[in-house]
Amino acid sequence: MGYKTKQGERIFDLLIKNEDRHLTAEEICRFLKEEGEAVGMATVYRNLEKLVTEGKIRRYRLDEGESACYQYIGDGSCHEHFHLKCVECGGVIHLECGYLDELNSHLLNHHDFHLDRTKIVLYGLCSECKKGAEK
Amino acid sequence: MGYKTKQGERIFDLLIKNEDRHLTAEEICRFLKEEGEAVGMATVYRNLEKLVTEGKIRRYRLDEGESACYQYIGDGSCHEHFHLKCVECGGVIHLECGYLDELNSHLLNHHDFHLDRTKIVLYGLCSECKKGAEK
DNA sequence: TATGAAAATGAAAATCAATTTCAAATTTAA
DNA sequence: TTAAATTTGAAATTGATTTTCATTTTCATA
Repeated sequence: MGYKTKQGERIFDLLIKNEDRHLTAEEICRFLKEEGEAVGMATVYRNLEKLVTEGKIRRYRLDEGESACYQYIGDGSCHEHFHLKCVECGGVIHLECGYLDELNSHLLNHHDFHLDRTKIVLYGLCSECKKGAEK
Repeated sequence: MGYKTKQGERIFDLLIKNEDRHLTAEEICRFLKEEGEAVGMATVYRNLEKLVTEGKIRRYRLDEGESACYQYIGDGSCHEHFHLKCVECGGVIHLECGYLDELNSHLLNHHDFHLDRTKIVLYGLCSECKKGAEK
């Protein structure tokens, strides 16, 4: 790896183009093929790994057994982004919420832990499913 | 499944006995075999699944690609338990911290989301690795 | 204290995401 | 150029988990 390759650029471009979504490796592979720019699975995974390491994209897993998701981070400053996943309906809520700062401060001040804000996934019940559960 | 079975009880007992640790399915299988009470892998997984569903144990995955961990929850009241995983050294900090209440309140009041406190894993850098990274 | 239906077991096979292998293709540097 | 280094991708491999299915166990009731 190292500099830039045709395949690496296609993958990164696709992620930028889909900044507002998260894609799995399989989707990336499929989308590129549909665009007539097929890139092999192994190469997709290798490049995603590299982009994650470089901090250009985030990777997170929304649930056990599901494939990892990848998303472009952008300039970062405006992406206080984390995920709430409903264990009932499977829905994912994408949150941009300043409360992350408080959580971050608490962990830093009380537990000397430097939170990586890019891969937070919290599980629970969304309001709909909570209502349903109460019958 | 349904009531209680020899195998199911052995698995649950082992988890209770190891309340202060987290075990993988493979470890559970191995430990039971060492005790001369071998239980098949498939049965271990099936019973773990059942116990998780019943809310008697928690399951969480501490890192991509690693096996899931299982731990007895106990009476729950004293287990405000969550995990900080250092992405650098791989260390896991088990926290019993009342701050969880605040996080919970925030999510409830501002995002109408009912947090499941049993499977929180946050990623970041422990103080040691942070120091190291600053060189 | 049978008997049979329903549930549970476990070895082996299947699944599925992700990684590795390796020969071929491409890129880089001298 | 030309050789060395890097990257690619099809195919094989890995490793956790799930499924299959023939067999065993449990349990209600005859």
